[in-house]
Amino acid sequence: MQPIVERTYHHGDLRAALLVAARNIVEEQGADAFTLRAAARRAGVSHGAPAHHFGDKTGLLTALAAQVMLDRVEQVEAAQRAAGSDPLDQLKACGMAHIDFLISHPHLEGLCWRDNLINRSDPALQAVLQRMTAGLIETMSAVTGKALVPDKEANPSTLLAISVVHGFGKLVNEYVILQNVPEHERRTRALAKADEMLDLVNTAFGSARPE
Amino acid sequence: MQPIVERTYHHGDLRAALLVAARNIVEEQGADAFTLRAAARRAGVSHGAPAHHFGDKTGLLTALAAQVMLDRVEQVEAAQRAAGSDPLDQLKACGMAHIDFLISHPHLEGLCWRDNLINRSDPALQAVLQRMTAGLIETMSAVTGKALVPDKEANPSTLLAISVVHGFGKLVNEYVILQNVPEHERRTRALAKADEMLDLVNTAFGSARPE
DNA sequence: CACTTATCTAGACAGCGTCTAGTTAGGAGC
DNA sequence: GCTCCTAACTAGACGCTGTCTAGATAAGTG
Repeated sequence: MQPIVERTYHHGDLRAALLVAARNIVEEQGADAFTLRAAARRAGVSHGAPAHHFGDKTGLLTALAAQVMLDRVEQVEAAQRAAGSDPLDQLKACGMAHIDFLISHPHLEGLCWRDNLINRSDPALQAVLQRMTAGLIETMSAVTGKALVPDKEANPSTLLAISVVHGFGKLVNEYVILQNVPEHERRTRALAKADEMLDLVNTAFGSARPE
Repeated sequence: MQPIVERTYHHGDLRAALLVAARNIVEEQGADAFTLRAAARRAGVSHGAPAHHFGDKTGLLTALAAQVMLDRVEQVEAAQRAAGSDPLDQLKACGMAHIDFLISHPHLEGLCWRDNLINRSDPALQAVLQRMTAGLIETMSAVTGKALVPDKEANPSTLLAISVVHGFGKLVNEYVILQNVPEHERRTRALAKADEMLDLVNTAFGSARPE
């Protein structure tokens, strides 16, 4: 954990270094195990240094959460582009991409909903969330054949879609399901289960489809 | 927060008093805000007293989590008994009861899946979880018309059912949905949304039903 | 070169969980 | 009623935490 290169009094890019340190700590040990002082130690600076760049612990973790959510939305959008033109195929591709991200980064994902650790009303975070919501509404509009509006209350189909994805991710990450599966097999097994499950969900959407 | 009655050196029922204190703190301020010392203060004892009854912080919160899960499973079972004989009706009643409990006690529910705060392998906790699983398997067997086995890997229908319920509860409790609804209306609005959503899920199960 | 300003250090503080030594009192055996 | 054992509880200490300060350092600007 010692800094590799000799450090001058001024670090040079401490902000980025602290974000990397924080990401590693959270990824390895979970959001609860994260401490500002440990992050500072990893970056090779004193325990008070992070305050200048992030204000406080919440500030640093909020910046990390925004990074994570951006990674997530980009992966999901890429998966959707790679899917065919059929709305149900696209919806499933999105769902699988979300689930893959969630179970591949359990601790980072967990951080993003912890009101005690991050500032959910942070502009950068809000922007990413809105981008994710907009994409979902667009996809669901194609699936249901209705022009859904983001502002209006979510319709049952949309709620079902996000509940299934969010819930399945949590169940895997909280070890409610697949507890006894060896760690190196868990992702594959979980994705296989998710695949079956999302097909079942699509039957509910498909039967209600316009055409 | 001062003890109401004069206290003798020996409390008399400190174990129960600490569990009540812990429940109140977690319910009001969330699991992260809980401290052993605050619980001890509420019970009117010194900060070291809880150790004698629960060992450490994890021990106390684990005992609380077991209480909470027991409350939950009893409420769900009662709702299922009150439902009719139709398997799909029973399944929906279970789902609604779970969701009602989750959104009515957001912080207590959150505690039950926090590996850093509780000991998930605690026997009392395991027993309640197994009771919940057994009930679910039984209900789903009636719905799908197949004799499902608890030990075997969960089938898509069961995974869908628990993912939807678990996920919807988290989305409400994490304020991902219904953010702007006044607090006193949230439960009613959430239950209305859940009702629609579970009907949609039941169409997926219903179309795959044997008869 | 002088001066401003961003960056970082180091020490302090209260609160935390846990440990340990010591104090109190309830209850069993006589 | 007395003794003794032991469960229950107190009080102080330790290292850790996040945050707050005052001060040291160096980079940049005119």
